[in-house]
Amino acid sequence: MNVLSDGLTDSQAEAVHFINGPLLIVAGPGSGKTRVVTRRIANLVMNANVHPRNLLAITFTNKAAKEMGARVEALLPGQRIWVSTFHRFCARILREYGDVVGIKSSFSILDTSDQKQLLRIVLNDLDFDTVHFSPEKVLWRISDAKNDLITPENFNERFDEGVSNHWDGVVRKAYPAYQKALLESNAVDFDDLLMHVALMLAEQTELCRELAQRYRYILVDEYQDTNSAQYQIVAALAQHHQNLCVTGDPDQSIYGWRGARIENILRFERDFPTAQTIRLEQNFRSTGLILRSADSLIACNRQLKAKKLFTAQADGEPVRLLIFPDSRAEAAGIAQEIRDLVDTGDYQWSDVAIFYRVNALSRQVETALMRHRVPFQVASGVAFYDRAEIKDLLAYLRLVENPLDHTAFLRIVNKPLRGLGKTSQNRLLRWAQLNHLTPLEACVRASEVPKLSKRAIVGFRRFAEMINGFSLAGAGSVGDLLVEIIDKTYFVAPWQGSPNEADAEKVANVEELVAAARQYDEALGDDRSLQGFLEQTALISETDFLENTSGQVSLMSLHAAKGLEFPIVFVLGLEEGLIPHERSLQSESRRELEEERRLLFVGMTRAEERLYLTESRIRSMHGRTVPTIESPFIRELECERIDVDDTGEFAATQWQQPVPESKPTPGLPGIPKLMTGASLLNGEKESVDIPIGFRIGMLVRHPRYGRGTVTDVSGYGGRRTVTVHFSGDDKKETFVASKAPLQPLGE
DNA sequence: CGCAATTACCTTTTT
DNA sequence: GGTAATTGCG
Repeated sequence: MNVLSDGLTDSQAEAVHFINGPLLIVAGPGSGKTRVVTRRIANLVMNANVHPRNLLAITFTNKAAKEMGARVEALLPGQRIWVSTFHRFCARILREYGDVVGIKSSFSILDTSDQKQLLRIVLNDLDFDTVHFSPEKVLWRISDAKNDLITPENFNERFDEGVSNHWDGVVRKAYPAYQKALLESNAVDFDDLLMHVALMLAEQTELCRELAQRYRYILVDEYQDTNSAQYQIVAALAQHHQNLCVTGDPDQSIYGWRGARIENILRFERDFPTAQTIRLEQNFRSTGLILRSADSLIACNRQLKAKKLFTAQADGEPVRLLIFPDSRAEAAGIAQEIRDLVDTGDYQWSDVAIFYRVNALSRQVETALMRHRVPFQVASGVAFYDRAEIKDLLAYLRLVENPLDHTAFLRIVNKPLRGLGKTSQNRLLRWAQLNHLTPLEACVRASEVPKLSKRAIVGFRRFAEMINGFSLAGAGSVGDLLVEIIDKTYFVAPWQGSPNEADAEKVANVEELVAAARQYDEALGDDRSLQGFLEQTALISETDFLENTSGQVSLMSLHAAKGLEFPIVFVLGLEEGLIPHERSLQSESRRELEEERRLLFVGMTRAEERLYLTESRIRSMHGRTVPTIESPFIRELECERIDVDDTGEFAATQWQQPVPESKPTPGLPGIPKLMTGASLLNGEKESVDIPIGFRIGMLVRHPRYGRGTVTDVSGYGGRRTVTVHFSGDDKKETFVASKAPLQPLGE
């Protein structure tokens, strides 16, 4: 053996020295997976003579990619190993071979708000009212289809065969039109990056073979989170050489809502019959009690790939469940506890992390931390690249790079204000479409556009001249180009010297973007390109900004927490409706509830030494304060229950043993009992004027009559009545809201 | 015809 | 408590 095996367990060492053929590494939390993977890469290069350029390592997040890249480089100084995310990898392939599927290498990557904007136009063109069919929901369905590699044509076929539903009717028309609009703009959305590449590899066998030649050893991390498109990409490449190593943990699959297929990891051995499986079950991260508690929780899921977690570490501190009277006390209590822990001198700020299910929950904690003078960083909120002024500037760059980009054009043609309003824009674009011109070409010839005002003609012309005058070659670097754009458009002028704090922030953001561009210029040197910078900004996520060196407490969503570890972890809001999220309760399947359980499992197993779960007796959601119900997951784990009173003192503590295999949801299967109109009202004693959540058009469910739509609502409080039309047997029934077991289903 | 303030809407998780 | 479409005004 050699230095690569130092300090490894037998199974870890086995994985490190595995070379050819398919390999599945089932790695529990804290089992040293990254260490194994990086050493395996080093082993391939050092001992198996694999050239680094023949290696392809894929992770899910940029952060993971960066981390893995850095650790590989530490083992292989001077060697360049390309660790990339799926999306980045696909972007690169598309730049190179996109013409095969009709995409030019200068393509733009649209973010979610651009997608919405584009789809809104498409829906309007199709005469769908965007009130009833919101772009978000349509987009969500399109995204689902793309993740499953269902093309617009396939979608149509399915629609013809299957039972029709009015949403699919809309999507059936909108999807092809949206896709056409994307191609006309020479743009792709996030899902397209994957779908185009997957289809390309399936159709172009020669190209697939060529790429498989280049990427002779493939490694995919977090395999349990791959969706169908990602699966197809990997499978297509690996079929040629079978040198595929995947790592993952079915218990940490938390992206089902994004189309991830947990089955992909479960069926690996069937897909690759010669596959070897190595399990990493020893946990080196958490103390005994933390691991035991997390394990008893996850044991309540129906598991297919059983995995035993164990640790050699001492039991340590118990998992603590802190119960607060309200969410303010919860936030303050967390802040105080962090202060106390740090004051003992055993910990520093950066040892602490706070996780929550929804980003909206961070706000109260942030205020409490500020009040207690606890330094912190948040991996969420308004993402930097989501800010309007940043997007606008990036749209300028996009339009320079890709003149076909309609979305970018629309975004900036009148920003800063040039007196080019909607009507003028529509006239111009309509004419451009008729004459098969790009928006910019149409601007140049604005005088030919019918009915345009003199002012508009001049405005469009000036705009086109300005944009056409911009180029990376002319400016020299991305940073310089950005500065040129800012100067020529007087971009920050409206905010400069304003006493308004928000305005000052905008100016600061612009400066930060310039700094980011300069940094990019520096890093890439002569390899810098506009598309390179744009790609980086499009595919970056907020988690990537987390600094692990600085002395700050980290706040993030449970999803963002995956792959990280902290000595001290707080998970807040252990309440029904939050963890598990109410959305997972509404669906009848157990699948989503299990995913919620895995999410909590992921959060808990981030903790090394101390783990706190918190809940609040009351919480205000959507502007209304309601009593909470403890998360059903709580009784599935072992913890010390601590009631905290108003003064922040620990009032009562009691030890709690897990109740094995609790029912998925109390009451009727799949129906959260306390969500019925009756109990909503009854639970809320006295206050009769609380508007109950029934609205016309709302979908509801009645245990006897089934699903229906609310057609009428009248009366208030205890006398509020709801009329429901049941589609099943085409009947109308009127109920007293406070008595009927009606369950709202949404809309 | 274009702009700015007001209203109505929604609100999971992320590449 | 935030954003986007809609309305009213210049």
